[in-house]
Amino acid sequence: MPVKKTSPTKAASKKVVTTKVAAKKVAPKKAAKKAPQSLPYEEGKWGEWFVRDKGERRYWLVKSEAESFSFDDLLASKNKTTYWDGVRNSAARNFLRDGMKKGDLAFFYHSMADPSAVAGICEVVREGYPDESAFDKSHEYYDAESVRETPTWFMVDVRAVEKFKREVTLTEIKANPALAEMKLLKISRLAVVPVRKSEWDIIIKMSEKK
DNA sequence: GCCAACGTTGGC
DNA sequence: GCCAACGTTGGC
Repeated sequence: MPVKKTSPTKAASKKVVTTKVAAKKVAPKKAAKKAPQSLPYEEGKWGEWFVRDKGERRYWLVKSEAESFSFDDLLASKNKTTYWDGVRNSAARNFLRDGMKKGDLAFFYHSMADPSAVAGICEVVREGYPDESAFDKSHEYYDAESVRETPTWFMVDVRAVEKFKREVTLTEIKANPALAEMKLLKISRLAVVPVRKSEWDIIIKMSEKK
C-alpha cells in the first residue's frame, strides 16, 4: 500500500482555496448505500485523533517505499506536490478522509528501506477526496467494491516542505524512550499514522542534531 | 455474532 | 525467510 507512482491518474490538484471561510464540513451523507465507517469514531480506539480544537494543526506520518516514491521524488514533482493514492487499509483511509486537514504537517517516512527512516516534512494541501485509482480497472489498485457514489478509498495531496538535513532512522526512534508510544511503533503496518506534537518536536530536534 | 483461517505490511 | 499484528473472510 505504499504509494507507488505507477499510474497516470490525475496529477495533484493545484487548486488552492483562498477563501477564509471555514472549509465545508463533510455533510453527513445520507445512507444512500453504505458508506464506509465515518465520523464520529469510537472513543478509546482512534477517536481522539479525529478531534481537534479550532484552528489546531495536527501531525501525521505517511509511509512510502523509498524505492517506489522517495522524498526526493516528491521534491522533483510538479509543485513538489503529489496525491497519496493506493492506501487500501480502512484505518489509514479514515485518517486520509476524516483526519488530515489542510495545513497539517506530516513526516515523510521511507519504509522497506535501508535504513527505514523519516526523510523530511510535507504538508497537507488538499483534504481527503476519492482515490481515482480504485475506479480504474486497469490500475494496480483497482477495487471493484469502490464506486463513485460511495467511494471506499480516499487520498490527500501533500507538498514537500523540507528535507531533513539528517534522516531520523527507525532505530533511533525506537531507542528514544520519549517516543515509545508512537503509533509508528505500535502499529507498524499502517501507511498513515498520527503523531503527537511532542513526538513531532523530538524528531525534528533529532533531525537537526549532528 | 463468533472465531478460525488466511492475507498483508513491514521490521528484522 | 520468519514473525507479529492486525484486517478480512467465511463457515457455522
